[in-house]
Amino acid sequence: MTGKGGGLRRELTVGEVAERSGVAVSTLHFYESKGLISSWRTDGNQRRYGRDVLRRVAIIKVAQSVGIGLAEIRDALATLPNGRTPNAKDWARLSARWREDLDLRIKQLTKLRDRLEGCIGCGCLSVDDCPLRNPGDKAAEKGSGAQYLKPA
Amino acid sequence: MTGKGGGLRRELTVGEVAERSGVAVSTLHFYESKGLISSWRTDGNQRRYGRDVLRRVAIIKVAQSVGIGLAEIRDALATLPNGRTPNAKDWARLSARWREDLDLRIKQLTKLRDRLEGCIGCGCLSVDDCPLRNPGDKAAEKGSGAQYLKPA
DNA sequence: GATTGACCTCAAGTTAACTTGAGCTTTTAC
DNA sequence: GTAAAAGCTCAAGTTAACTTGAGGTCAATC
Repeated sequence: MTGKGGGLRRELTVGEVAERSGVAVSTLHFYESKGLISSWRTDGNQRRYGRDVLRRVAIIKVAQSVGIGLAEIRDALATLPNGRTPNAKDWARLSARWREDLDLRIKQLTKLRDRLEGCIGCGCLSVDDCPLRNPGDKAAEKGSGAQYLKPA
Repeated sequence: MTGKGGGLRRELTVGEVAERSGVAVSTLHFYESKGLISSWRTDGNQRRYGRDVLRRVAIIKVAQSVGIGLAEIRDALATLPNGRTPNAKDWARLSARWREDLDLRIKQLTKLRDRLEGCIGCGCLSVDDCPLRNPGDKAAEKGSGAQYLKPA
């Protein structure tokens, strides 16, 4: 192998990871500081990553796009075998964990869409009938903060 | 009418709006500073709100829960007739505007859920087959940032 | 062997969406 | 008529998720 630019290497520099994963170098530093990814150092104190970091970053991005926060992602990734390449069962566990969130969110959004249709959409002004309008008004008597949807 | 605590009044103080809408007083100040709601002042410089503010706040909350930012909400609310109580057509326009967003987001999340099943879930490691894994790795040759989903 | 590009660290800045606090005025209640 | 509750303004703080910048090191290249 002629050093760099050749075939597959198992080690990646931070720049390479950045390019291949599509996130900025500073973001990788940041993720590392938050414990979402890890690396080892060369003699010259530069970071080196294993190939699985690409997978991790991809998963971070996917999870984020679903609305999952970095802290939760970190906790989930932390359940993966430390230092070793995760197997199918490991990934399945992750997937299951988030799938529930995802299903729930989809359900909520769908419900919301229907309410949007029926409430904002119809322009109904009845205080007692409109589920969108009601919670805020009922609070006047009940004296508790309105609950709109309260994301689980 | 014995002043406060009686039947329906059309004017609401900031505290009343806060209680009935379930948001903090400071939040109402904040929304006003951002142009999402408006009020007039008494001689003593205190805010007074029309009843429709409850509706507005409810809508703000609903829109937020869908992931719409305050700036976009402000713009949408700004299309409502200024100062006058909006009619059914006005609300319908709002609803239509956000319904698209909502449909899109639901679609994306659903797609994502399926991918999650098929990719993270199966634990597949094939660089070429896995849509979750691939974009990041392909970038090595293509030299462009990876596109995961690129929310429209 | 020196220049240039990739890295490193650490602090500070950024945006969104609010909250908290200080210091002061107005209303409401006894 | 006075004291407590509710308001007001304005500045600064908070969290998430990063980015930017300063100042200095490492490494690949001509």
